[in-house]
Formats: sequence, C-alpha cells, structure tokens
Amino acid sequence: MKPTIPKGTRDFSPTEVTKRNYIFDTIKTVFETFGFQPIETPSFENSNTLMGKYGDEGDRLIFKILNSGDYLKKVDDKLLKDKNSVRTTPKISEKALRYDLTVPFARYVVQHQNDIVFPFKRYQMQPVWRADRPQKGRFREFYQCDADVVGSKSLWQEVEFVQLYDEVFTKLGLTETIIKLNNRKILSGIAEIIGAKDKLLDFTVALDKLDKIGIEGVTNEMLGKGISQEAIEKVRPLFNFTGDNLEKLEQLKDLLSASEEGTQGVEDLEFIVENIEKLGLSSARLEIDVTLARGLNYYTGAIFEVQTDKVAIGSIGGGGRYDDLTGIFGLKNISGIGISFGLDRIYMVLEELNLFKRVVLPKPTLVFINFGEKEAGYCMQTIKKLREMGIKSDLYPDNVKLKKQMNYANRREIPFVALVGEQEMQENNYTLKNMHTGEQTLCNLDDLIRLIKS
RNA sequence: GUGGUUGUAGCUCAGUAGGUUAGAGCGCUAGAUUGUGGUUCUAGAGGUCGCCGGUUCGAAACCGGUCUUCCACCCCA
Repeated sequence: MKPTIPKGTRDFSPTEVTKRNYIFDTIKTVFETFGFQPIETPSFENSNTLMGKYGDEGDRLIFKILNSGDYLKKVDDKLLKDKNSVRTTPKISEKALRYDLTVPFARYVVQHQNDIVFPFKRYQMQPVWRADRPQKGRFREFYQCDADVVGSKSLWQEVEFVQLYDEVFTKLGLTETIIKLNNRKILSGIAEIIGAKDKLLDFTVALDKLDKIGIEGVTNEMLGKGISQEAIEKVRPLFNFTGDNLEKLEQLKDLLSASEEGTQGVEDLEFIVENIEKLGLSSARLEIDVTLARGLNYYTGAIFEVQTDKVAIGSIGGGGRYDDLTGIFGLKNISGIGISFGLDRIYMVLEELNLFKRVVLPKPTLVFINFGEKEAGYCMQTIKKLREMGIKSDLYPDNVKLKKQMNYANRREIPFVALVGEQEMQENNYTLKNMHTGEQTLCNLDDLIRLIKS
C-alpha cells in the first residue's frame, strides 16, 4: 500500500514545524502584549452551530462528520430513494469540522456569558477545515490565528487592531504590508444611493473584483446581476478612486451625503485613519479601499484585509466588526470585532522572501560517539551532568561504525562530537571535535564545557 | 461545483510515430579508509511506469474511467 495523505492536507517536517512555531510564537506574544487571552474550542461542533452561518457556498465547504452506528437505519426510505444530498445530510450527520474560529467563538461567548468578564479579548490559534479544492495557498486543513474583542463598540478597538497587524508583521520582518480598510456601512450607503439596496451582496462581490477584472468586468457583472446602467454611472467615481486616505474620505463624504448609514461609515473610518496617523505605524501602511468587500456576510462595520505586494498570494489576514454575531445564538447587543492571520500563507511569504534566517532547528550541541556498552555508560554520566546544565547533548545510541556516527553528526549539523574510548576513560578526559573546523582537542570536563559554550 | 493540468526508482526528471532485459543525476548500502564526517573513486540494492478496464500478436506509451498534483474560475485564509 502506497502511503498518502488526503487532498489538501500536509505533513510538516521538523524544519517546517520550527518555522511555523516561530510565527505562532511571534503572533502569540503580540496578542498577549495587546491584552488578549487564549481559549480553545473543539475541532468539531454540532452541525447546527455551523450550518447557515457562511452562506450557501460556505455550507457546501463544511466537512460533515457521519453519525456513528447504523446511521442509515433511521433515514426515511423515501428520502434515500430521492437521492437528495442536501436534505439527507442532516439526517446522517449531526456534527461537522469547524470552518473558522469566529463562529465557534461566538458560540463560546454565548454559552459562557456568565463567566466572561466583558469586554472579552480572546485569541485562538487552531486548525480549521474546508472542503475546498486546493490550489496555491489554499488547503483543506489550515491554521487560523484569531483575535477578537466582544462587548465594546469603541472605535479604539479598530485602531488597536491596525496597530496589532503592524506590530506582528514588523516583528516577522515582513515590512510594507498594506492594511486595507473599508466599512460595510459605506458599501450599504453606496447601494442605497444607487437604489440597489436589495442587491448589496451582488454589488459588493462585483466591486471586490475591480483590481482583478477591471472596470469593464465589474460593470458587466453588475449589469448581469440586474443593477442598472444609471446606478453604475452614479458610483463610477469609485472605480478610479485616488488620493490619500483623507482625500478619499472627503470624496466619499460628498458621494454619500444623502445616506445616513454611509455617512456614519465615513465618520468611523475618519476616526481610525486620524488616530493611526497620530500614533504612527512601524512598517505597514493603512489604505482605504472601497472595493474591499470580503465574502462573509456577518460584518457590519469596519472591514480589514492585509496584503503584501512582494508575493502574489492573496490576503494574509483579514477581519472586521460584526455587531450581531452572538445574536444568532441568542445574545443580543454584543458588538464584536476581530482579525485573523492566515498562518499558512504567511509561512509561504516568509519562505519566499527568505525571512526565516533567525529560525534554528532544535538539535544537540554535542553528540557522544558510541564505542560500546562500557564507554556508553561512562558517557551517559557526563551527558546527565551536561543536560542538568542545560547543554543539549546526546549519545549516539548504537555502537556502529565510527564513520556512520560521524556522518550522522554531520548530516544533522551538530557542532561538536565527543570521542570517549578506553584511553580517554582511563585518563578521565575527552576528545572533543569541532565539526566545523575539524579541530580536535583532548580536554577535561571543565574545558569541554568551556569550549562548546564559546 | 466548472474548466484545464500532472503522475516513470526514496527525490528531481529523461524516455517511446506501440516491439527483447525501462534510464540519468542526487540519495541509500558496501568498499577504498579496522578511532574520524563534509571531497574523490569503485561496486551494489532499489521500479507490476498512479490505479482499473479497453484496443492490439504485443501497452509505461493509444483510448475510457478513477484517484492524485498543480493552476484558473466560484469562493476564500
């Protein structure tokens, strides 16, 4: 049998895990610096917790878990005969793998509302699963690193999340990231102005593609969705939106003056932009982008997306404010805002830009050659002492040819090898070989420690 | 879900207008070197050519299906 793993999943080698942990640790440190606390939720939830939260497309991409036992027994004969998957699925599957971390978090907040101190700032770094077709930077199992705040409507949270993005990417050495910012209220306002409020979703999805398919493509798609030519004319200025953030906001103000919601959105963005300008960013750039829509339909306020133009890979993070996420689970009037880091994509970007230089694979500093049982026992005494001192050291476990043992040390890039044979044992000293220079020294334990520490 | 693409040794890939025994480089094992790795030289092991079926005297090659890889769309991190 040929060993394989399912489509869209990956194994991670020691080097890869080390590099991934470096990203995890960096993000985690920043999250905690900003006052977030960790939680974890199960990898699978009840289907009804997840289904219907991500739109029809999302439902299709949720991995369903088959009921245990004789799961077909209770299903109606008629239903089975009809071969209708959509209607049969709920009968044979009651659990599903989590699709993101935000919905399980909303469930968590509602379920534990009595124990939570609001405003609740939590972070979560766990895998999620999507039955998508894999392609570049898209997998069926991948990690998300989310930070959310629930229980505060303050726009300072938006400001903080921009700072947080900047901080994380700066620490990772990924500079000049572009933090795109928009507001769902502005999109609603625009739809209102053009009299296509019922087509908000179609409108935003089409607008989102502007940089990909161009003005003409977007126009055609909007026309195709039943948005009138006149309406499109009204928003044409959006297609060639230029200037700095404040200039863009001025233009938007004019465009949206007749929409209360749109105006509110502009004011929100103004607050964020002005304060970020006062506080300053280390290496990222905040950019208003009215074409930024994001697919999720639960965002109600600010929308974020982080991009880098150094690597063509799509967004490496995103998020936004959702005023009513917990409402679905019965807890009203709790506003939330959150952001997410796409760990796997960040990994690919750092790899491509060669930004993992500082990451070193954990490995022994010193390995002892095995010359036989007696010598091995003697070496283990020393290794015990060295390990107690925090020096990573190891005994080659088998008494095999010296060449093979040396080759092992070489392949693992272990900097020092100690040879202890009969001669050394009798004289109570060590032959220490520096694998880099090839230099060998006969020394006692103190000298050995001093040499490998230098 | 739609369209395209890929699969030959552990890895990266050659190969054939269908014809004895399927190749290379790297890696692996052994030796040159019995207490010395990285270089070099020599030898060796390793493949039902993704899987199933069809066409054919004959298929790794042609055809169909299926799985897989990668890519675009949809959607999205």
